[in-house]
Amino acid sequence: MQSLTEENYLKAIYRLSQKGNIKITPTAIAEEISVNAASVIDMIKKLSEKKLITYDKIKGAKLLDKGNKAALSIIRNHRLWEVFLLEKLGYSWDIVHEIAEQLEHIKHPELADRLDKFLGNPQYDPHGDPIPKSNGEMPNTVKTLLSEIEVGKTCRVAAVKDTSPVYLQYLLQLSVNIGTKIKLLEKIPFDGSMTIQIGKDTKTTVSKKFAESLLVD
Amino acid sequence: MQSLTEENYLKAIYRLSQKGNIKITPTAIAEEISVNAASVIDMIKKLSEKKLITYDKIKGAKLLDKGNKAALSIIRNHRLWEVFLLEKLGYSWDIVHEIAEQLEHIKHPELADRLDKFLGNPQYDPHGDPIPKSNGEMPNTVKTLLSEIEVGKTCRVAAVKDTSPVYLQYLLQLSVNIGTKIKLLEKIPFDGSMTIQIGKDTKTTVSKKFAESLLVD
DNA sequence: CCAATTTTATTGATTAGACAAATTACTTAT
DNA sequence: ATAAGTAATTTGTCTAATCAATAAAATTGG
Repeated sequence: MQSLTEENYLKAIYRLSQKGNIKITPTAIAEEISVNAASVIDMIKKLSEKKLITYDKIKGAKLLDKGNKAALSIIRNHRLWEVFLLEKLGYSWDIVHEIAEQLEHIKHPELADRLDKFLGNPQYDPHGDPIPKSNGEMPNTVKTLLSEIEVGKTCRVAAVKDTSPVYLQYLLQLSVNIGTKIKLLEKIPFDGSMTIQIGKDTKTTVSKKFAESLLVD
Repeated sequence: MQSLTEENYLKAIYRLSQKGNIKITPTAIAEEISVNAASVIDMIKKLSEKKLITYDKIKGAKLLDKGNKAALSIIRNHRLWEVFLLEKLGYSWDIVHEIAEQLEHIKHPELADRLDKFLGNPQYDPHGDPIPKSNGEMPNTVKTLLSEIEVGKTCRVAAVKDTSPVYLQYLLQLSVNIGTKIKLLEKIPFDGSMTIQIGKDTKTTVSKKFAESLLVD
């Protein structure tokens, strides 16, 4: 069993490796969870002793099987609770994350599975991220950045890459949700901004930065 | 804002005063939460400084307004989550308590109210205890011990006084739930045991101890 | 009312987690 | 290849929460 703090470190390492980081350094972890680098070194030692991760200066930190399972289980909890908060309690998707940060650490053998069943075995969380299965399997899907879509094509919003409150608020304002259809009308070569059609009628122009933060399929 | 540990001390003081303890001593608290008396003295100092409680050797510990509100809020959370776990996730009532012990500390301004609404504003938790309102009001009801009921009368199970897993398991076995109708058929003067009718057909004999652990109305 | 016991309170040590400052080890650009 | 800069460690300190051992105070039984 891990402490809440240990769990957060494992999650951070998992997230960094998901982001494509080839080498996971103490400073990267420190930045990820807003903590002093010295604390990270301490925790790396502890997690290594517990055989949850390996660490060496050259290869960085890597989750071992036990650590990986723990991280996946926390992420499963997190995403299931997010679905619960959004669908059952009516929270908006820019808020669910912070509450799920707390709920994800609640421990009981059957809890995640019962919650999963209660929610109707959802595949994705409100941000479009896949929910790991109880065996640790991760449903992975091919997603493209909105910025990569060809002019004239229509796509479906699958996930958000940037989950910062400001971005989510902006999406909310534009009525863009997971599942919303978007048609790319025009792409301006000068700055990469584009005119899109959201749903049936709304037309807007969005920046390159916007388009690079939205995953579609 | 209080730490998880502080919250547990406040809750313990609240519970002890509910149990009818006139003077709440450090040792009583220590026993309640299975902790060393020295730790309690330290925490009492801390909570006093924070104006959450008062303490003096003669009068013992008392919750101040702020501390009382905090305790009630935690108990509200606890009982709402218990309802959720039982009704929505299908947990049995001898298990909900331990999970709710963790969930009760989740903090977010609207969470309790949203949960309350989602559950249909329940008045009582699965053990029959009243759920405090968001303003701190506590719906109190007149309840009698099953052992006080007159022979021939029918009553309704309102709450359990003893919430130990063994007792709850026993109740489960007898199909006794909150709301179950019980008719007192016979009372044996010798040892206080009694024959009761549970629901429509089941007849059983239960001990005095059993009857003194069940609240009815 | 005094001795024995129980409570209360103090003190010192411990553990988990964190940070700041100093040191050592790498990189990188010149 | 060396100086300058960045990253990794070490060391010492801090806070929250705990316990064991002890001392002081209060209760209780005879």
